[in-house]
Amino acid sequence: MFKVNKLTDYATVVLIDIARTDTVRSSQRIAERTGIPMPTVAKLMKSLHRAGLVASTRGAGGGYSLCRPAKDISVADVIQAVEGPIALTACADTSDEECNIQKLCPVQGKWNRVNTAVRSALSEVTLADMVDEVATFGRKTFDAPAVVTPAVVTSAVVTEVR
Amino acid sequence: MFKVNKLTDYATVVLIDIARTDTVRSSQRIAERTGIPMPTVAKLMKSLHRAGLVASTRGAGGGYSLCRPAKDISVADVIQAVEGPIALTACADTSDEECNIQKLCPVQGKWNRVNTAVRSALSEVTLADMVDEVATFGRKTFDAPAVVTPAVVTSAVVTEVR
DNA sequence: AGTAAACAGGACCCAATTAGTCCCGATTGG
DNA sequence: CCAATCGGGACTAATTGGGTCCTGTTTACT
Repeated sequence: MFKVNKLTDYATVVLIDIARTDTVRSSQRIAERTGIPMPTVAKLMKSLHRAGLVASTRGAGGGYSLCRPAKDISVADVIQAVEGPIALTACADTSDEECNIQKLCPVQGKWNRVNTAVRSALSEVTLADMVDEVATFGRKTFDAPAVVTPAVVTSAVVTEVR
Repeated sequence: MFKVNKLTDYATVVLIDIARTDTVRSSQRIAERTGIPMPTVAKLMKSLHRAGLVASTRGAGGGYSLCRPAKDISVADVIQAVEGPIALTACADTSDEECNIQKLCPVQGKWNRVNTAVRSALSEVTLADMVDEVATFGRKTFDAPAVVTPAVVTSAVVTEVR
């Protein structure tokens, strides 16, 4: 199966949730809202922060917020933040790995075209697009916070009820 | 790192090699030509056969050959043959996995757009394109068969010397 | 027929990657 | 000062993927 990390999936969930109500919120809060385990959220947010997608405020009352408007954050950005450079094979141009037989590898360079195509495809969809879809998806309200076990969560944002 | 399997990389190498001289060849022979370990080649070819990318002939003198012209085999085909359906997240439409919270997952369906974009990007490059590039790459000849350890091979086709 | 070459399918193991947890130090607001 | 919160990184557990092997079937050739 050709797929993104589970963490990347989580990342979109978190970011979309933040984008919907643009306020500062703590990892703790994010964990509660999304159902993703708190330590995992913390780890995730560090990656997103290092990649410059979210801004962080330390200390009591601190937390995270989007660094740029949602329309300026693409799926490619998110993937790169969590998984590193998008390079379909080890010997592609943006890869930091090194192909040991580069001099004699006839396929070398050919994947770059594919990489570029994929990268641009992933750059075309932004968080804003996803937020839009979410907004029109038909919001649901729950009596109790919908608690889902981590293993089960794939892309869940628990709609705010408080 | 967002990347394809090593097996998928191998697959392109093998298929490109077959495409270059369109004749039937055994797993054994393919292994020799590419430097990929024989058992791995065997496994790989089974996948490619099951996916309908190569035709197989059993018995002595048997082997594999392309099922369709190289220009009709895309990178997407190869990836799908080796890794299964291209579905970036578990809950995407072509996925056989099931998203347990589909009813309340607001992101659901949104990745499909991304999936489609990626899929079409991957469909645009065919084996024929890659073969062309290989042909003009500047063929090299070696005195001895270039033996590369499996761990090192990323995308190698050993140019025929016999 | 008999034998050897080759594919088909699947079980299995080991290594590599990824997911997830935890700890400790730094920062900041009350 | 204390509590809340981020930052970095070490560590463990779980999952996946790469690779091997075995057993059966098909086919060519003698």
